[in-house]
Amino acid sequence: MTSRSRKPVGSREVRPDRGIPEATIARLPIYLRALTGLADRGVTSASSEELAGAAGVNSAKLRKDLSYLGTYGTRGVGYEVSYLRYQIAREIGLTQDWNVVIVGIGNLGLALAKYSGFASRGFCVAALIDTDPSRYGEKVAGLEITPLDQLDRVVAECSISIGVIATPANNAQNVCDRLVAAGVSSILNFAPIVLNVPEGVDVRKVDLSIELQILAYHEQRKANSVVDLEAGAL
Amino acid sequence: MTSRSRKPVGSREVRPDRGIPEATIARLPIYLRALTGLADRGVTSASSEELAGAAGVNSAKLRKDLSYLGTYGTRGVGYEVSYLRYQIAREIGLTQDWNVVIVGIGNLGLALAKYSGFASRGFCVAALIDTDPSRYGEKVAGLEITPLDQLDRVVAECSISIGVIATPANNAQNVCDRLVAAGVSSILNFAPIVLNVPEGVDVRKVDLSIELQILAYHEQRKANSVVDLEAGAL
DNA sequence: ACGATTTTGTTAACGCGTTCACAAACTCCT
DNA sequence: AGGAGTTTGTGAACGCGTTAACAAAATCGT
Ligand SMILES: NC(=O)c1ccc[n+]([C@@H]2O[C@H](COP(=O)([O-])OP(=O)(O)OC[C@H]3O[C@@H](n4cnc5c(N)ncnc54)[C@H](O)[C@@H]3O)[C@@H](O)[C@H]2O)c1
Ligand SMILES: NC(=O)c1ccc[n+]([C@@H]2O[C@H](COP(=O)([O-])OP(=O)(O)OC[C@H]3O[C@@H](n4cnc5c(N)ncnc54)[C@H](O)[C@@H]3O)[C@@H](O)[C@H]2O)c1
Repeated sequence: MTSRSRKPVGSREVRPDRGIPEATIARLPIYLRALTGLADRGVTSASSEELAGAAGVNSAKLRKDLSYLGTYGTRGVGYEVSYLRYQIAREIGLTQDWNVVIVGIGNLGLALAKYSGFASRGFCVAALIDTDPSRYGEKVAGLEITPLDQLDRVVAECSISIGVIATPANNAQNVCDRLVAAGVSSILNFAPIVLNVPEGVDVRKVDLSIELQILAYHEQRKANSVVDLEAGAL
Repeated sequence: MTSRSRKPVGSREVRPDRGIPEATIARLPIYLRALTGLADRGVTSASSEELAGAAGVNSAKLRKDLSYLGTYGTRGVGYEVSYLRYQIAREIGLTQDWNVVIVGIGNLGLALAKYSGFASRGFCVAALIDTDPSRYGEKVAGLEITPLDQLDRVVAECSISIGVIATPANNAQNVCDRLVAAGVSSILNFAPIVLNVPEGVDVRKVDLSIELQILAYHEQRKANSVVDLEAGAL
């Protein structure tokens, strides 16, 4: 598998790294998970077809995606699970752990804080922030809830680069501004608003109402097409 | 072959409704939210530029998106907020309320069950399902937690067409199968696995670890480019 | 040693989504 | 009424992502 055609690692040549499409990036974590699943079941090698099946995509897309990273497979054989897994993890940046701060420890923030699944995927919840004085000092999953005005200190001390916003929508922009001011440059936003951030800061939003509304649209169409069929049958 | 050739039209393709691109569908809820925000602030009319600003997209895209629904604006004037809002809501299927069942009332399921924001966006959490006998009958937000084996009855009685899966990953496919068997045809999945569903069933997944990993990738690239710059400056 | 078989890596075609740019349609002012 | 100004709706160009298809490279059997 590790034939002689390695990579010109270290050399500052035409960076193969430069142009990984965003759509591919978004699928790499899925491949990573599929590979982890295979590894857990003792599988050591897999073809693009098998991997694609486990990831829920077609094999042409999977191969194309992997080709942006390098040539980590062996023709006629497939991919070595653990090797490919490492390469993808490295590409995503999961050879290090990332520290995360959660701001807003209400219903949702609490669930996130208690969730054990982040740690195994390279993320460490390092701080919990709220503005409700009655909650200061309360311990959740071994971490104390800390006042918002200590955000700067906490972000610096824990080397936090990722922030999660789980406050009500009306505070979210303010919280976002403070996160950015504290040095956070990646934000995962659960509040249902459009955040404004300066250049260089990445925002991803998770909006559950939107997901439900998209489902509702298709649900309605399904219902209508049934009506159409019945009407057409008359 | 693009030129004037409209569509393969085929049988009876008169419906303007038929061909709304998926990407547009995914943005309609954002426009809806922006319109609601404007309406709340007493704004009765808005240009595509204003609306686009509130929605975080550019105005050309917004106009194109709206053009798939119909011609609801007035040239030289803009869009009437309440009228457009109604038209979008109708298109998405929000003139009716949709009943939702949440399966798996743990950390996350609990947060979802308690969330008050769904009701105002056309969704009614109508049932809570778990398999932990010690939780049966427990009330959350006015609803009793119900055993999984009553899923069929509950789905039928409450006319539920949307299911939310918030169980551990190892049970999620089983839960999914049971939801489908019970008649649910739209599923929002929080478990980190790829669900297999029959034709006609829509699945959307919300995967927080993936979101964080995408952020981590960009974070790493930002860090690397700083290193590159410093190295280049020598 | 070599042809048959498998499966990757990649090129080229295709399709979808975004953006540009402008005629058409409206309001307002004189 | 008519001209100036505004803003929509949309055709066309463009770019990105997906898919199909196949040559290249590996293994296997004889
Ligand atoms: N709970 C859900 O399932 C759910 C679903 C979809 C979206 N959301 C969104 O997620 C966000 C949180 O929802 P929730 O149900 O957890 O709300 P919540 O009201 O239960 O919790 C909000 C928490 O944020 C804290 N807070 C308020 N202002 C703050 C500030 N400026 N800085 C730090 N903390 C602050 C509050 O003290 C509270 O603890 C909301 O924007 C909501 O719309 C939640
Ligand atoms: N909590 C989070 O913030 C978070 C974040 C990302 C992903 N997730 C995913 O969401 C899912 C739920 O996470 P959680 O933290 O709430 O887990 P949890 O363990 O707190 O809750 C799971 C609940 O599901 C119930 N359950 C188990 N099997 C069931 C079945 N067959 N039918 C019905 N109910 C069943 C359990 O009794 C429990 O109440 C998991 O798949 C997790 O990976 C959670």
